[in-house]
Amino acid sequence: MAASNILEQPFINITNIIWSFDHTTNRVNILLVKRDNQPYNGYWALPETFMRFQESADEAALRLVKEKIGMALSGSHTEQLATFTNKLRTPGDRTLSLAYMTFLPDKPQLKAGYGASDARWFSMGYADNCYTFSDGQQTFQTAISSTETMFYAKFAKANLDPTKHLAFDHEWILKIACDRIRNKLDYQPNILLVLGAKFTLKDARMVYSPFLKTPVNKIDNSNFKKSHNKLFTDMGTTTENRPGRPARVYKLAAL
Amino acid sequence: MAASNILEQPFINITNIIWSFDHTTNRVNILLVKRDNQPYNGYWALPETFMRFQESADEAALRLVKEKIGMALSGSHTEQLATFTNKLRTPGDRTLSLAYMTFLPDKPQLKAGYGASDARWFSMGYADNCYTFSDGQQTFQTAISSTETMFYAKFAKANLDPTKHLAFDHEWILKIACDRIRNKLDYQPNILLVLGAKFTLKDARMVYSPFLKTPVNKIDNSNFKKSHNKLFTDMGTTTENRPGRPARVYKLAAL
DNA sequence: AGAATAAAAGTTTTCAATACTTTTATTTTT
DNA sequence: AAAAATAAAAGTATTGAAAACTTTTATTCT
Repeated sequence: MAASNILEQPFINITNIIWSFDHTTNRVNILLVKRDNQPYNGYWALPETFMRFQESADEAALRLVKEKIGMALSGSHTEQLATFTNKLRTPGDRTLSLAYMTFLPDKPQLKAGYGASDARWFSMGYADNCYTFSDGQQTFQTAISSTETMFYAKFAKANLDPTKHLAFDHEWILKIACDRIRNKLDYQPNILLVLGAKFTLKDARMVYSPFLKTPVNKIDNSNFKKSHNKLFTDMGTTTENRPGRPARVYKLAAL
Repeated sequence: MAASNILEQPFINITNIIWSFDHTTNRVNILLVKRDNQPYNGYWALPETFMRFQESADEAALRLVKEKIGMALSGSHTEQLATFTNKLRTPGDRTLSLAYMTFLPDKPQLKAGYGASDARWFSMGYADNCYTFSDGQQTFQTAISSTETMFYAKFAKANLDPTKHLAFDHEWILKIACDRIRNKLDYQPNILLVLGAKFTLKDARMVYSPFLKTPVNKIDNSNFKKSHNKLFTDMGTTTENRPGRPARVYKLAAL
């Protein structure tokens, strides 16, 4: 732990994928920021920050959320995704990214940015090979390569168009994030925290839909209920003032 | 990315959980080293190293293997586990651990240590609450706390006995590792790489046994075969010179 | 040759996932 | 106010995989 080791170490930053849900469009969203410094100046990217000595990585991830959204956020949940260390991931100095995911309830308004010229919510969709994220003007997508080696080999050679591609290896990070969420849908669907404290089965199916690459009405409500009754707790209330039979209201069961 | 940021960053090290299999005892093993520097001097620990600027984290993890085992290792496989960043995890300076797992075929002989006074294989067992690792003299176990917060709260207060506890938060890291392996047993059992290129169903069940906390003969061979026939490929050969009906030989199916 | 051993192979039972149908509770329209 | 439309709950039937258990086969040991 001698001081001479310090300079030999790579830089560390925290990347946070911030998820939310728009109740008017019924769409899952992520937050992207437009970079206004080098490298990848002018590119859209996942929010990032350098880690400070006194804070834990989780705290740094939450700091990113506060900078973009402002105010204390009750009901949000942050979890680790993975650490990205590939040598090809940054053009200059080596930088590791500790990636986190935060699930925000509902879809908070965004504040004026810090270190970014713009910040917007991008709503999630899906294609055959990947997931898509669009703000109405531009659409970005997750990496298509299936292995890390394949992704970085292509990535290192490419000269990316900033209107079509995210900065750094963020398309890869986003792919890993979506895959992780999809894998946990059956046993620990933390992504549902974007719905807030309570939700209906329809709400939950709206969130599942893009991850499963299936339209909501193809996800059978009855079967969905049966296969999730250990994970969801019936709150005893129902929705009101909506066409059709009132829907029961659920919350995530405590682990 | 100014130089002033460097000193504000925590230290990074690589921790590697190195798994192997002893074909004479039919037991899964991990490598532990006895530390001979501060902090935790004299404690048994998972192999660790500082990360060098030029290498990727995976390469650093492999360097640890080479230092302990020597020689090039064909058929070994390294994968990322998680990054440990809790503020309470190191007593002095903040140090992050990027944890990896390496699955070595069979059980290589150990070389004289680098930066450790001893290095030994510890064979895996299980108890009600945890997994155990013993070299015949001492037995260590994985953390019993079920959440990170609970673990570090206890850990920060405790004054650990070096004959009963591992250095740092390594009991927690080891718990996360065992849980991860158990969860992947049904769809990506990379842990079977400790058996080498080919194995029988009995071999595979011997590896599964401690993770499932079930004696081998309670894991039904017939059912085991059926539920793994997509994951295993029959190599067409059988074992020889052993009592009983010859066993078919399998390999891991390519993902 | 016969016993012991160990694994493959087969059979039955159970349970959960999936597909599909009916009923119920509300709003909207006439 | 009755009828239609809507949307969700609730129920039923089918399928398939996991688990429990039994039988058969191939080898070594005595």
